[in-house]
Amino acid sequence: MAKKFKDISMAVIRRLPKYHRYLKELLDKEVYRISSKELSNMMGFTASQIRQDLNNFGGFGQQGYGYNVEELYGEIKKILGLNISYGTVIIGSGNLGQAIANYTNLQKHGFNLLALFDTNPKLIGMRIRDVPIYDIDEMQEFIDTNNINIGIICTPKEFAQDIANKLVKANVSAIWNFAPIDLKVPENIIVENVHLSDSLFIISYLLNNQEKEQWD
Amino acid sequence: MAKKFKDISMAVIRRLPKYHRYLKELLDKEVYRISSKELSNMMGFTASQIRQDLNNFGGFGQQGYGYNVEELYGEIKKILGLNISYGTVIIGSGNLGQAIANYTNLQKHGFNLLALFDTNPKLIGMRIRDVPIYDIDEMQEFIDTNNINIGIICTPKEFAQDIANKLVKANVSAIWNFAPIDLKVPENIIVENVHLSDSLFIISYLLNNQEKEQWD
DNA sequence: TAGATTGTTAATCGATTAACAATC
DNA sequence: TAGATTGTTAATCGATTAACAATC
Repeated sequence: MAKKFKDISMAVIRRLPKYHRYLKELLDKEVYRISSKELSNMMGFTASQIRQDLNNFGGFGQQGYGYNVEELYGEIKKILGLNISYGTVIIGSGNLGQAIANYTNLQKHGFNLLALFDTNPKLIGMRIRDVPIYDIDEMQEFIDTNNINIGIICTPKEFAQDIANKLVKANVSAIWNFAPIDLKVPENIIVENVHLSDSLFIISYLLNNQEKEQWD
Repeated sequence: MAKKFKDISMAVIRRLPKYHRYLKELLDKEVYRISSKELSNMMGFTASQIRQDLNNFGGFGQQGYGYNVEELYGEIKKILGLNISYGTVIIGSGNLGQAIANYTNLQKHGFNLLALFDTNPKLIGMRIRDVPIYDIDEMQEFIDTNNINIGIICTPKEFAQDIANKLVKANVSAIWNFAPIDLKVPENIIVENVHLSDSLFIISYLLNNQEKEQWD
């Protein structure tokens, strides 16, 4: 059972993966000690914000010294739940589904991809990095019997809500949604959207309206 | 020359694509009139926020009536710069690059994909939906001579900063970055990141720490 | 010990929500 | 005209930044 941190704002939570990335980088460079000021210079957050953020989860630093990079990295990993393994499936095995299946770091970070699904007979039976593509009709039983926590939706948007309903019925806890719609699911289900066209449209906006805008 | 809206906060800008999506949907359903209250119910923003957001760009509504869906949709399109065409290239033609190249809606929204690039001789010479993959050594000249506005980086992270430097030198205005690093570019260059693993880690966090968290 | 830097409280800033007068 | 709903100002809420006492 992981410790539960309540009342942490999403603003803070969304910064955590960035801390994770930069601490990893420091560790790779064999930097073992860092102050909030130095991190601030690297990451572009204020030192104050960094100390506030980290103190939501515990006092990982030491006055007069700073933070031990190795320890802090380990803590962030734990906070992010990256020390745990998650059964994962991808629904929709077209270009995007395959691209994500091929993304090696999935496995490395504990996202254990066990199957892909599709309706296309040409794809069913194939394997992507040794992970099989099954007929989508087998999805619900597969999820039931294989302890799947996360469903990744890579289907065209027309099918996304239907797939989401089936994932919920099959007792998945979280959905990583790449379809350009907002899924309707019970509120205990975690949905994280990657709305690619939304992101692209921001570029388009800034290209036209930028006059020294700042963006994150 | 598009009108420049200054001092619009990124919080507002990032909501614009969602308005665009919902208005399109209404139009498809042949709904021609909508109030901020009804939009609020659909989209999950408060009616007050919707009116505030829209009034940053002009008074598109009418007291006692609401908003004309068709007109508002058109305005949002213009604000987002979706009535304009952008020369676009993809760097890195692996699974992800190909997935994005195959994403039909790119063209539909004015993102005119003219070339992909790669270092892999097996890929160079291929075509994805009729768009050729060239040797990456030809990138800078191609961008120079073809009026390219946007570079999409789909390379492994080791090469991303180098590619970004070259894109900047070749006078691209914006970078859509899928590599899991924060690019260092001059401040007049627009960078929009899609950090997939950051997004996935949020799921992992919520799976472990969720006790009725709210997320967007 | 003196210097450095955290943890934490207080102040500020910005974004969201509420309220209501204007007006279609 | 009466009813509805916007545009906009004011109030509230939350997140970021500043400041500093605690302490390594």
